[in-house]
Amino acid sequence: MEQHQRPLGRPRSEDARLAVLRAVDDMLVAEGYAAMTMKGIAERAKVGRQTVYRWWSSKAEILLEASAADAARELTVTPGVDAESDVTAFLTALRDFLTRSDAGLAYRALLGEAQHDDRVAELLRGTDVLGDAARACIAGVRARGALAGVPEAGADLLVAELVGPVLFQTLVTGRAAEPEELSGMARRFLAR
Amino acid sequence: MEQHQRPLGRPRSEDARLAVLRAVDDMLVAEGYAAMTMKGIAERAKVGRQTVYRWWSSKAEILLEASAADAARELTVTPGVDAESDVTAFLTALRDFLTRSDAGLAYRALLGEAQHDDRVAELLRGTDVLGDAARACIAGVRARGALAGVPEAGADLLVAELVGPVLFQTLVTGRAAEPEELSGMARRFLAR
Amino acid sequence: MEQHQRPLGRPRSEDARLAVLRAVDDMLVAEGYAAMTMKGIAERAKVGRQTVYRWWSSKAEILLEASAADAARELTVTPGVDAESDVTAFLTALRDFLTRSDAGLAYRALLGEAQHDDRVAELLRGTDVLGDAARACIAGVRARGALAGVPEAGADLLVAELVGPVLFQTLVTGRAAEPEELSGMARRFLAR
Amino acid sequence: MEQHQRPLGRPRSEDARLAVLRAVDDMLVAEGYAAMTMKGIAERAKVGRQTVYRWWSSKAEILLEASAADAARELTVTPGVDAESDVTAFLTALRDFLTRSDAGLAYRALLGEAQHDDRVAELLRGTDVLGDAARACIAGVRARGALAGVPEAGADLLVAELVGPVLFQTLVTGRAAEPEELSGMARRFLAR
DNA sequence: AGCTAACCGAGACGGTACGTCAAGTCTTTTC
DNA sequence: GAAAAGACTTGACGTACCGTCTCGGTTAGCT
Repeated sequence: MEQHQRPLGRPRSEDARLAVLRAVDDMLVAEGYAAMTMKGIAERAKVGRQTVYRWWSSKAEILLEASAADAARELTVTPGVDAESDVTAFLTALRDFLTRSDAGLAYRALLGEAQHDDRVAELLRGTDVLGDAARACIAGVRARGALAGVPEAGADLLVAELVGPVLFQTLVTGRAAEPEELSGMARRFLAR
Repeated sequence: MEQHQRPLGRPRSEDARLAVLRAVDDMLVAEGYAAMTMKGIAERAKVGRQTVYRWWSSKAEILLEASAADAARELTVTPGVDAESDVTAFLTALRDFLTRSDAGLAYRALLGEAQHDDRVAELLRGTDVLGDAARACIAGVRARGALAGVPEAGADLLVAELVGPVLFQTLVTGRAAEPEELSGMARRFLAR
Repeated sequence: MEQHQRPLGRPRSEDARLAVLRAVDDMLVAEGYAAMTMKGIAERAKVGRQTVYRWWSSKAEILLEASAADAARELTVTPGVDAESDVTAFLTALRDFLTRSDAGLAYRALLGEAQHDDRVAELLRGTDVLGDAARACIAGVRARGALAGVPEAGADLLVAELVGPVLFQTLVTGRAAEPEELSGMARRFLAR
Repeated sequence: MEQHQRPLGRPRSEDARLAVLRAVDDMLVAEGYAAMTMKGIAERAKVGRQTVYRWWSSKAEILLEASAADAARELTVTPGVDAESDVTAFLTALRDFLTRSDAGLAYRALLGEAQHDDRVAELLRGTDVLGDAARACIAGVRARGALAGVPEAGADLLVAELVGPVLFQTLVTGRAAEPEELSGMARRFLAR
């Protein structure tokens, strides 16, 4: 007996989907988030307007889908010689992500939008890119024996103290941290 | 001979100015930043649309003028018994500002807008509410003898490490920090 | 050698055809001509959209097929006692058709559409419901000896003078003629 | 005490109004009623879309305003030698209006639309171009002593019998009446 | 007292994006 | 190969806000 794997009707066009994601990526870099419009995305992707609305309900949703994978990849660091170098590597990746990467630009735009649109805030909460990456980093250094005296319970607090300073520098002062600042943060983070 | 202190013509109406600022304050709380429009502000303030555009070039500018004073006031803490309690008090004020205050809601909206609008970013950089308040707090505890071994040069880094964690919690996780978390942050901040 | 009387493949579904015609009839009465759409017809008939397009090229065409038979039947009058009563009966049937009948509603919609769509005008000219019925009526009274002095040549003019007044009342003033008005028209028509 | 003759705010632009009316006139002849859209009108008139919607709620409304004056003028006939020539002149004007004039094209489009849009029907009823002109013609011949035996009460019926035949020829058969047909109609109309 | 300048409110102006809807076509599976 | 399902492109719909302009009218300092 055969299984009905496919639903009835014409299947969703992968071409259209990719064209939209690519268009959003391009437009964000080329024109900025504010200048991006649903209409413009559809036109740039050479896709019907309805097709965009059928699959995504806002430009934030498209942008998240377009950048989430890149973001996660860019924030994954391969273990190095010791815990401190691992944390420093993570903070460096975080700085680069937030200040230089296209995916990071998208993330900042989304985080910004989340501050005055609850739907975007909720959307962003569902895919906690920064938190997940930070937790992975912390788990890594714990596996090396670092942070031995720190209870598992306050994980969220740890994440905040690890990520917060670099985030502040990016969002508020717009300045990229220097390498020695990052290694200092890493050292103090592990010395708690 | 008398000086022309006043420009020619009808002077600016203080009534109109206050009506606009009040309208913006009200609307931010009542309807949110995204739903606020220049047209709506003018109508709510019972003021001509041109009058708004004459004095402010964007809703961000109005919002900044409407909330900057409140923000600075809410982030000023009176010295307590020791350095740690001062820092804890500052962090508590910061948390309340960001999560509970109307002025803080305005600040978050502006910080959000700054992520995808360079003009707002520049505007916000001109009045570094959070940084100024943090620097004042740090100067206070330095006057008490704390942070003795830390050079003045890295002031920006100090500010980032002081403010960053609470900022991360607010912007990214949307969670208000617990008192014990705040005192822990203060203790570790002074222990560097 | 075998004869293929039937074309290859799945035969046209009579069910689908009737479902569409019925749907159009229902929708015209329920929602009006303007609110009727090809999409809506297909959905109401529970028929694929392409199936509708395969067999009819416009909603006017469907409507004509759905109402032509009814229209012709409603405008056929059985002979009565004399010529004048026949003409009066025809005018009464015409009035009822135009102002009360569903088929008449369809005819008015089509006639309206024909005023700003040449394709519909042509379509309608191919099936001159009103003219045919009027000609039949005139032939009937001629068989009775009436209109003896009127040449056959001006048949179109006769039709216009017979049908025109009631048509004007319906289309322009939207008022249904009174019985005494109709018999007056019939009397004057035969008195020429 | 001063009178406020003008309403507050910027006054309506007569240029914009005329540009829209002219655009509608042009488009009707050039492209036909069905192809006319609110968007197209605004673009052709080089006027904002909102400006069109601010003053008219449908293309029917614009078209009526654009053609009503022309229509009334074209249907006004100057008295001639006798009643019959007056009626013939009116019927000739009516035929020309319905089959040749731009204003008549507009009227036919509106009358058509009225058959499947009640709002247009009501609109058209408010300005009964054909009826008014016919009543004027009838009043004229009455002043000459014609139609002496016909009571004033059935004025609507008279109008229907006068206008109906030509209307039928135009709307249904799409044929323009011959001069001898028109004079025949006039003769029979007065012979009642 | 009159003049000039810049303000005030109201609201129309040309634009443009919004999100929805229908048109007509195309692609896939099912009958 | 027709039928049904449903995604596709196109483009009009009516609404809202954008920033500008054009009114009548007001409020000051300066002749």
